[in-house]
Amino acid sequence: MSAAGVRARVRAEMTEEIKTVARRHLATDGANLSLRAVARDVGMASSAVYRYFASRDDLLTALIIEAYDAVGDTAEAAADQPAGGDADRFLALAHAVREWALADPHQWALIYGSPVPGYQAPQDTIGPATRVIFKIAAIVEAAYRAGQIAPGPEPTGRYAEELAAVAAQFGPDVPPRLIGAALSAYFQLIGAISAELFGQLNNSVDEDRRGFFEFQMRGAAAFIGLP
Amino acid sequence: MSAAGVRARVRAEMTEEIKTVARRHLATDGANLSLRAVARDVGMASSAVYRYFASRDDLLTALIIEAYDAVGDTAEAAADQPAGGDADRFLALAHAVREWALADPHQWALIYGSPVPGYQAPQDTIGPATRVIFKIAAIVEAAYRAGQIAPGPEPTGRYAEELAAVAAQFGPDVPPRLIGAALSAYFQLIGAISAELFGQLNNSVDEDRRGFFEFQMRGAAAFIGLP
DNA sequence: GCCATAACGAGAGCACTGCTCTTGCTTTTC
DNA sequence: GAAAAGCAAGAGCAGTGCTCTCGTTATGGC
Repeated sequence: MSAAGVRARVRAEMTEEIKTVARRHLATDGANLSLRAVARDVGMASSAVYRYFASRDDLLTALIIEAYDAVGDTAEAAADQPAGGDADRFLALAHAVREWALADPHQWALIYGSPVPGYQAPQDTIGPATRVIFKIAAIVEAAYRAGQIAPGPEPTGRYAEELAAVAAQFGPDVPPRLIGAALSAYFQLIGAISAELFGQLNNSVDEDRRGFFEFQMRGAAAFIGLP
Repeated sequence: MSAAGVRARVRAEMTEEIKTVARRHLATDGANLSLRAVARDVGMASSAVYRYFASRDDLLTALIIEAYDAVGDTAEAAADQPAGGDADRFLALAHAVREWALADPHQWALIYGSPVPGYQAPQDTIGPATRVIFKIAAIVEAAYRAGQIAPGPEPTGRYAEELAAVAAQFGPDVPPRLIGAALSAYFQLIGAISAELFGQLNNSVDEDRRGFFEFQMRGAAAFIGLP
């Protein structure tokens, strides 16, 4: 009918509805959601879903990309908020990511937990996956350019060269040490949240987990040298 | 027949064989191993396995406990090796744990990855689960008793009180700050290994991951204040 | 406007899963 | 030696991912 085509529009809507229902199932069943159950909720035969997603893994991949983008949005928005210093920007980012994870633990587990067995992340995911670390690196780089970070000893060894290659993406003279520190802070962020979500904190810090998280993230910021 | 009973001995052997085969399947299929496939490999009907493990989750729980004990053994052995300083003991522990994880990623994912959906960790697991962090805390405490750790500002807030309660388990006057730092270092250890294993390091540090891991763990040791 | 083509939804079916129940058999216990 | 308890096997149930076939419906070239 129309230029866009009725079928194309219906297809897009259908795809979106399947993903929405799947996301709802993800929140209750985790990564082992049932494609058949999703199909039942959508109101179509399970075989019809395969017109939209080639396999259950393909459906999960779509959800993974959306999750990466959601956490990326969250992180970038929080970091762009006006804040006192660069350390505060990092802390705001960290708290925002943590709260996003607490609001939907299964979605967090989907992207930062153990990979689904037999699942191989396709190329499409690597772009959105890097948004949080890139934002952290951007904060660090900005602080460095502003002369806020004191110089320190540069690492040596082969990994330092690899860090230098990554650092080159940010500019001609970014010290590899800072990229290493940013990467380390990123992993501390993920590790701290995962530890809390996956129950590693039980029976030690149960009440003020937010406070302990901030304690850890302040350590990470100090490691980078953020003011 | 014998005092122990033939049946009891056969039962113990059978239980062990099922676990051994299951561990082998774990290495290839991950946490979604099939109880039926395990039964086939052992050479018995799937229903017979239920005489030994009440459910598939029960089997996994047994494997989880063994995995916690294995990594606990590894960590303790490495830390008890004679070393230059306390930082070296921590680094030895960290490298040993990392190598254990690299040797059997699925076993690592089983205990430090996202929890299997619907699976609730029973009480039996919390004992073995704490061995690594307790060993780290012991290293920190020993260094503190020996006067090797410089005093620093103590944290405030509710989480500090919770840390103090944990610190009391180690002695009357262990600063909560050190317990917090030890806990943070433990999560950095887990986070760094998980990040490497779950593919977060791809396309940034690919060659000298051991070197970058050491860089991170030196940061953690410095955060504690280990000499 | 017609019509071949492609997309689509539904149903049946395959091989698999965790788990239960029943049915015989063997070991232990009294 | 008999009763009781432990054990292995098979059938069966409800569920899974995925494939194939078969009518139906929208699309694009003529």
